[in-house]
Amino acid sequence: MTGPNWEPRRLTAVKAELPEGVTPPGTRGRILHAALLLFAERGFHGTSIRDLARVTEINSATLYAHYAAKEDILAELIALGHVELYNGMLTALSTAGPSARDRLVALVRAQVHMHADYPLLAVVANNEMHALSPQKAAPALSLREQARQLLYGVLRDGVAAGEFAIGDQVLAGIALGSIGIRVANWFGPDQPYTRDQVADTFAEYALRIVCALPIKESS
Amino acid sequence: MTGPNWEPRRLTAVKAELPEGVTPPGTRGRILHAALLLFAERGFHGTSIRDLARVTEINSATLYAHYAAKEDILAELIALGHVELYNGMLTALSTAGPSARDRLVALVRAQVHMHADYPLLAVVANNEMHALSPQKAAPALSLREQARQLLYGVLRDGVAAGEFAIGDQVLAGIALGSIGIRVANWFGPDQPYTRDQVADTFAEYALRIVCALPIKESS
Amino acid sequence: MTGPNWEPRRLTAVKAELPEGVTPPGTRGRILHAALLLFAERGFHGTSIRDLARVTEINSATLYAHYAAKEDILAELIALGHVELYNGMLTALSTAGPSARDRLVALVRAQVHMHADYPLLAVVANNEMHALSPQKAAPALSLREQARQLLYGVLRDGVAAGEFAIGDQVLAGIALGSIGIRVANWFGPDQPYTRDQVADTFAEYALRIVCALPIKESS
Amino acid sequence: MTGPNWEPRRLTAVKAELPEGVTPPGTRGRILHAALLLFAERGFHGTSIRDLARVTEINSATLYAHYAAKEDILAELIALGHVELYNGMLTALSTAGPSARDRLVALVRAQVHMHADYPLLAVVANNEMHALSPQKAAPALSLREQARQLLYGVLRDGVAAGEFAIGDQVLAGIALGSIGIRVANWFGPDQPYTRDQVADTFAEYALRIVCALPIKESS
DNA sequence: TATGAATGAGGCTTCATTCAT
DNA sequence: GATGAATGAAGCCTCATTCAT
Repeated sequence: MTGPNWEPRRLTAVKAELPEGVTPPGTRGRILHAALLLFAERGFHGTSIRDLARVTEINSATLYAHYAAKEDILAELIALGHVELYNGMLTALSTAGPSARDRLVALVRAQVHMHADYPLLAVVANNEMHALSPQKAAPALSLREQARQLLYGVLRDGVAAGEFAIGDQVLAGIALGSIGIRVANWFGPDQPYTRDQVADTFAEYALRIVCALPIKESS
Repeated sequence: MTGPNWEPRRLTAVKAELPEGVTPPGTRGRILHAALLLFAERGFHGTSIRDLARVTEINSATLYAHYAAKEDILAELIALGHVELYNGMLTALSTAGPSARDRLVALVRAQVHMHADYPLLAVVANNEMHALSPQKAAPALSLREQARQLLYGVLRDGVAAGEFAIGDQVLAGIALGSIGIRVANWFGPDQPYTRDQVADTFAEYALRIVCALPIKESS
Repeated sequence: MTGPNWEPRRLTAVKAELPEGVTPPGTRGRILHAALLLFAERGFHGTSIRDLARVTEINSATLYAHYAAKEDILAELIALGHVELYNGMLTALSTAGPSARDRLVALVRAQVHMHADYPLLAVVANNEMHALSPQKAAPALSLREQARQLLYGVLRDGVAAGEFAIGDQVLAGIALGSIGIRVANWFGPDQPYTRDQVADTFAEYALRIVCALPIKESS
Repeated sequence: MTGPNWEPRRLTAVKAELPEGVTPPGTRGRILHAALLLFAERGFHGTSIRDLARVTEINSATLYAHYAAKEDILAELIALGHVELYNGMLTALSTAGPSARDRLVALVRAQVHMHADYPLLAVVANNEMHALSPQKAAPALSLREQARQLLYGVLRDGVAAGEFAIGDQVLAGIALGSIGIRVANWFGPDQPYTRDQVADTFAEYALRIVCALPIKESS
């Protein structure tokens, strides 16, 4: 895996690869950053410890002064990604209006924002989970489930309150999640949209999917 | 990569892994089948030539009597997947009514069917492209682009004919594609839906996204 | 060993690679011919059974209908080369004058001719002997020793007859042999000499080395 | 290539295999030493990386901490051999008398000495060049050409000065070189000659070949 | 004769990891 | 912290050879 990779999974040119405040200081942070780039581009098994060391500009043995194993770097990234998404959703809900409609919009926008702001992190978190042992994957899987419950809670409330008209809440939730999760695979600075334009548009689609009546000032 | 994989990417229990009529006869077909299972579960770089040989129940050297390189097995799978999707979309269009609405429904249903019927193939085709050299990836990328054009052609026609009301056709197309592509990641025999129920529901969502007026008896 | 070899040991463009009448008929002969080219260029261990098959334009398994093992092809070539040299020397002696001087000239010329006419064969016979098992090498080694004795016999006679003035017959024999054996490494159609010009010149050198008085009509 | 080799190319029992001062320290030097022995005996393609590791008494992976590829070990040996020969010739010339005769003797003696002192190195440098890529072979080929020019310069001068009487300088140079280069193939501690006896004798032959008048007390 | 498929052994090289310095 | 050297295992692939057809 020394050579260049062929078809980039993700545009490497994204401004901020990791959320603010979560990057470890010093060498450990640079390792994590290199792993983010490489795991997103080539996958965990397509990236060697020496690839990581080369990008980080350290000796490969030095990696082990910061991480016990290659797997632990991936685990940290995947945890980071899931935390970021879940926290973003929580924050969005906390400032959203009380209606199911407002909360749904907040959740969709939060998901879009996370995937548009940290696409590499999202790609790694979504595609490389299978390379983690069950123990190392557990925290992320738990957050993933909690995030899912946030969405389904809103759907349930919206249906109960008569705000939404959907036959199958499970399929609706899947469709909504699918739209958001794929943002990481296509959005980038080369696109003629801002993150908010995408978020607004996809929130609108979400409302249509759940048949929320476009009362007045929908985005 | 001898041990079991941790977090399954895909439920292995799917009935028909490869489309009818495309599996090569004999050992070559068995190799392709093993590769489909393993690449879907562990990824290309997470699957060794010996893993493939073990599952195929042949000597690893025998692989090279049928494929020139490990990469070629992946290339064949990815080509197969893209052909299947594109042909499915073409067939669907050929039997659909002339309205943009009917054609959109046909395309969405075709995409759902392909991803529901051959989830392993879809996962490999979507997630492992980066492991192919540009040359080997080219045919599939070409088909992918052609399939995209089918969808955008329908969207364009629908907007022009006043059947659809969407502000941004590109974002609409992405959203529609996202819903369909993710089917491969969650649908399976363990789900309480038939493929047609999913196809119908997602076609309905598609119509809502493009604001097609629910004229009469839409699904 | 599929790729091209780098620095050709020998110009491949030599007219007749194998002595007349010794090439086996049919496929066996074509295999032998291919082995001659490839063993000379890349060495025995640098040439694979499939390289041989490719050049011969047969399936590699077909080789075993003609030779029991790769080593046997080499053994045949090496035997051929040694027979050719030894026979050439015998024939030369049989038509040479009775003097040691004449016989020395005949031997040197014969050695030059063989190495100039069949350089590939000579290179293989000289450089690849180490790849043969002792049993398979024995016939050639025996001929080599007999050829050596022909030369040393002439040297001995010349010294005894007062025709030659050399301190150490062994070193003189080695020097004479060295000049001849290296012909295979440099002579070719690209050289501005005929085989006879080289033979004449080197025969002259030989006479000088053994201090044969240039009586009258030396070349 | 695990078993013993059949017909030894070279007697392994030579005292000093590599010139003083050029062996790298530590493991790298031991690898180089092992490669010298094995490449001389079995050839580059007849020696496996595991053979090298076994003789060096290291793990085969450790080789790659010291050399990037098997080919690089050969390249270093071949470079070393050509440097040694060329330097020996330069040194010999620098201490030789000004006459062409003295300089020719110096060159021949230097060539004999190098091939007698480091026969393994000479065998590798002469016989295994074909296994190097053009790039890796270039430095040695350049030195080889420079060494050739040293000899032809002396021949030219000797002819111009009337010291030598040779019809064709090219053939004379080839003959002289042939005698020296073959020393590596037969000289060894089992021979009843010292290196200087061989050098003196072959220098004498050289003078005869170029028809240098044996003025006074030539060796 | 000829071949496609098969195989056990081994080719060169890289893997993730450890350890003495 | 950092590193060069070391290692056992494994990476992909080719080896010479066999065999049923």
